[in-house]
Amino acid sequence: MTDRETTQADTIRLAIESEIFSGSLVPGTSMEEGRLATRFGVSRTPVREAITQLVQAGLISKSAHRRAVVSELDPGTLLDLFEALSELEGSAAFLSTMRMSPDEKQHLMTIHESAADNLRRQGDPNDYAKLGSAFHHAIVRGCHNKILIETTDWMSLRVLPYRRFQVMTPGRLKKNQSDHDTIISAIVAGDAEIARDNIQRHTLEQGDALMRFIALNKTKSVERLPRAVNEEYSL
Amino acid sequence: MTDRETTQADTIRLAIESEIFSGSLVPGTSMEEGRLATRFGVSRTPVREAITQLVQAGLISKSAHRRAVVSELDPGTLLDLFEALSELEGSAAFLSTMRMSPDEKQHLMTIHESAADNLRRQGDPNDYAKLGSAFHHAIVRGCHNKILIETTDWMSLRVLPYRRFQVMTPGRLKKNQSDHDTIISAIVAGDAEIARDNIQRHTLEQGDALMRFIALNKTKSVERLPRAVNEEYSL
DNA sequence: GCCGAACAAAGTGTGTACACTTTTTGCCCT
DNA sequence: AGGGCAAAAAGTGTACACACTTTGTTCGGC
Repeated sequence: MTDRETTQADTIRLAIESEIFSGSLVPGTSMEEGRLATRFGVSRTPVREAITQLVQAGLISKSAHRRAVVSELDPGTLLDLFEALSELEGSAAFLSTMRMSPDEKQHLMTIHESAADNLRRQGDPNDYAKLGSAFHHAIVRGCHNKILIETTDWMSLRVLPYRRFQVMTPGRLKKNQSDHDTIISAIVAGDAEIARDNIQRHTLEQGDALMRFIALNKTKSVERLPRAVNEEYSL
Repeated sequence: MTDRETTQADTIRLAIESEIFSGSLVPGTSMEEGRLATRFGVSRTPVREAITQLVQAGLISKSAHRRAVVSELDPGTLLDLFEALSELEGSAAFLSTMRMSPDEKQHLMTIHESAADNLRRQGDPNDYAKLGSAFHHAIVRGCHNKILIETTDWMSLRVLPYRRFQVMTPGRLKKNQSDHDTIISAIVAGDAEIARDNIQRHTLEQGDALMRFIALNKTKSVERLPRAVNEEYSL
């Protein structure tokens, strides 16, 4: 049953990744190799390897002889990240408008309509969020450029740990849906420039909203939280 | 003399990196941990760590239980890379047009004029290439977006091992310079859209030319290719 | 009581050993 | 000869040991 293709380091990397995305590992948390090792029931070697990989992926940072720390993005960098992401998604949308196959366009529309439906019957906001991210992803994939897709995914990944702060007010949901409406019409109409501009602005606004929300809550809770909670990652 | 900040893994990573960029390590070469270890006079542990890092950087590829291989970009991926890079540089130029300080613009112009001068007096093509890359870099840095800069640099890096094939004919040099002319005028004039479109097309064309050249020479033995204008790219 | 220096504890970086996987070698069979 | 097939060799993944660095603690001076 041992998978010869999947090394333990991979398993552990995935596990840590998922803990970061799920929010159990809050940015700023420091991790110690030994504990992770015993927790996962392996030696420190594969743990170290997993950490190295995650460092390069940007999800955790580390310097020589210091503990690894779940990457913490200061507001400036977070803004840069969203700006870059919005540009990339813009480029992807531009290319996608001209390159998506009818099937891909159909798929995109299906996603969009499921989202609209979810909104109409006030379905699960989590489902809506999932559809939203599928929408973006479908557009990006449509550009048929591996590098662009990879890079966009990578940036989305780095933002992901912060997405969980996102508030989903009915107003925001509606705005989101109408944004998507505009984008998809542009793609269907074959107007690449419009598609680019709209998804670009849309993503940038999303980031803006998220940052504003984080900034608001920062002063209230997170910063004043007892340091013990954030500082050590104990089992 | 031992540097407490620089770990052996780092040293080795840098060494391998530089060998890849300098061309001593041709894409496709497979590397074996043990040999590298004895060559660098260390154990396999730091070598493995260096390799892991380079894998994440995209310069080396590796799968479980198989030897590490210097990444080889198939033509499709190389094209994707240039397309993505051109989009990113376009975005950067767009932002730079609005964000560069007078000092930065001045610096950019200085570079551009040095290049023009080099061209007029038929100076060293290596110097010209260096100025060209400085030109691009100055524009990208001008966007003041850390992530965008990092990502662009990363992509340029991945293309670097292939730049050594670039031929610098007088005609190409002249075209290059006039492209840069157009770009810089747009930036100075504050026309962000024009700046974006022009640098985007410019970089894409560069990539195209490079790929055409590689395709032509593919039939011949790759290792036998002239060690062209590439010293400047060593790190 | 507070600060800083010496010491102790904990943690990271690297060498080495060994199990398991892949690759190569060499043999047999046709 | 040439194409499998098995055993040997080579190579990778992981555990573990130990040196050196960082972090935490204690204790004496002010």
